Amino acid sequence: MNKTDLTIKFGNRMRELRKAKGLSQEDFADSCEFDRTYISGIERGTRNPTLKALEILANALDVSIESLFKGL
Amino acid sequence: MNKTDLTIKFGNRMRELRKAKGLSQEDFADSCEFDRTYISGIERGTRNPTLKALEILANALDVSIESLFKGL
DNA sequence: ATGTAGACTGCAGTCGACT
DNA sequence: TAGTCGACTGCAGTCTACA
Repeated sequence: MNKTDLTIKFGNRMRELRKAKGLSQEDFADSCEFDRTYISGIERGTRNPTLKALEILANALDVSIESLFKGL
Repeated sequence: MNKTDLTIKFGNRMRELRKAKGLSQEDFADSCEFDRTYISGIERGTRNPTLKALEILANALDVSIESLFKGL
């Protein structure tokens, strides 16, 4: 828990980008080598990923870290 | 420890931005309400800050999170 | 396919002290 | 002023299981 404005916006952005790639949370989690429940938590804004995690997520989404934050 | 390419580049970027504001690590740490030794670790690439921490750091540097990652 | 809960290990972030 | 160390608490990230 302990959502913030940022974690929620970031989660929404992640979800958009994942769906744009046509992936389920499970498939996306596999491609990141993250746990599925962790991806779920990030998208719902209940998790607070680290810099290294952001890098992995951005890579799996084929975007730069910078563009992960565009419009946030 | 356990530096990565990203944590080092990010640390260098942070240091540039801090110096551009003419702040010591200590003054900057105070303005973020982070510990001075933590800022030191981030700048040297030995720390792995979270999304919420990045937001606080970006705010204290008067830049967007997005621009924190420009050119990384 | 997704959300959530509970339990676990390692590390994020704090603090005091010394160089 | 900045780096580093050691010790601490809380949470990042994993995993199993159920709705």
